Amino acid sequence: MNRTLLLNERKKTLFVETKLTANMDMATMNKLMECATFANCYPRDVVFRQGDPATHFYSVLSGYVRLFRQNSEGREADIRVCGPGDSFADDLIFGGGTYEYHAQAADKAMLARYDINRVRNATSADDGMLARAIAGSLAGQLQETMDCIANDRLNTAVQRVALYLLEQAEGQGSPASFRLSFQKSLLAGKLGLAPEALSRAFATLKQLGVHVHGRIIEIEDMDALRAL
Amino acid sequence: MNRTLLLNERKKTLFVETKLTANMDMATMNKLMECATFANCYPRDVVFRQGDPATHFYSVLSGYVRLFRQNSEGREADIRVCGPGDSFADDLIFGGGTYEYHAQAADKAMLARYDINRVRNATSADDGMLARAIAGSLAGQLQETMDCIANDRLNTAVQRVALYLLEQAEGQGSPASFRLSFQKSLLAGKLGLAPEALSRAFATLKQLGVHVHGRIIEIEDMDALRAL
DNA sequence: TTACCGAGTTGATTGAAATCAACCCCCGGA
DNA sequence: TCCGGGGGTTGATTTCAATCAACTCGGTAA
Repeated sequence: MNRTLLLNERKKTLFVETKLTANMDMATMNKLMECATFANCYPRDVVFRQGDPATHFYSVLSGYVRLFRQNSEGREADIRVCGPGDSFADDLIFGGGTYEYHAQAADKAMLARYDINRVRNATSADDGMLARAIAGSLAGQLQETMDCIANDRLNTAVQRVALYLLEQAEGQGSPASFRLSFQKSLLAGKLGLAPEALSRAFATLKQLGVHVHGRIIEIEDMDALRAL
Repeated sequence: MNRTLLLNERKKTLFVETKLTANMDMATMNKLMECATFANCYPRDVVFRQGDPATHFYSVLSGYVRLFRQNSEGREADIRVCGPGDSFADDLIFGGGTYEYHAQAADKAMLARYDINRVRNATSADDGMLARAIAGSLAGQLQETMDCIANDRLNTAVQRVALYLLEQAEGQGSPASFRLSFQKSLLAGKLGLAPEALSRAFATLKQLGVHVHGRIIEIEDMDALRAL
């Protein structure tokens, strides 16, 4: 993992487009930027490990990061996949302590890396804008995470996959087509499935007019998926 | 659901002991209290319905509230069980919109009921303490919710039940004993299980020295549970 | 006392997804 | 050209928990 302070235009743009900074004024954004460095990750790079003392939180500028927990026998379960604009470990800005999960780059990724202590201090000194931005980000993550629980508990594998495809094809009419933004094995983890189960779900969906060629997905009839 | 503005000593004490208000100074707490009314609920009372426009969020002062989502066929999945000190729907203070799940009293319960708009305005006017308190509360909920996903995906029914019992017996040596704080059917939902599955998990744990009499639990050997 | 009701348990069966294992396909390097 | 490996698929089997149905138990109202 290669760190740098250099702040070029591309980085600045991506930084501004982050969910955390989306509704921030310039002054607040500058305060936050002063707590940040940047990191480039290569696929499978470890960002931090479950149990490490929590020193930084992150925003994804490009690429994908996988958050997962490991049990005592080494089995892994994905908790979240973070893409461009997402932040993670920001739930530790207040509580602190240690990371409760592993974070691993799932692709070539660029990250903004914030010093937790400095951000916490900045938040105390600030007029509230920074704290509101953090609260807003956490609220969004909480909603997504609760959705995930409900989805896991309420829907079968095929239904979860169909729902994911519908979300990805958001705004397109039938027929729709798009490219998966990451590997199928990662998607399986995100949906709480073994890779084989994802593969079988795609096989089932083929009968409903979903065609998969590598990462390219074609959906003949969106309503057929919605009906699941 | 019976609402009142009357603020007696007991209510005030419970209000102060809420996770949301735990680290607040008096001035901030008063600001927040001005946005609050109180509600008494009887078992099965509906606090709000999935899809309703979001006007209030809540803190549980006493009793329990069940948050759950319903799919189109009417099947239900519990997302969270909130007990004394917990708050819910506070993820809507910023985003707003509509409630994404049902909230139902699972017991006789007393709730503090906050006007979302007024709290949001108070948060903007404030020096940041209020926003930090909200962010802290959301961070805690996010951690719990991520724990729940990892737990669901990583552990079997018996393991989840054992883990819950260990958490409840926190701090006790072997043998430990305590009373479940709510009905078994609600516990089953919280753990993502059908009531029958919880019952069977208890039957399995009996062999490891867990004795269940109604809501009373006795654990002969805590380490035997930890070893699962 | 009896009848009943809700909560929980137990048994039988089904169903969904994990696991284990073999295989395929594509690509890149020697 | 061949070899090797990563990612993905397919098949066979097992495991876990949901579902459906019957039954128990304890409390309460008639």
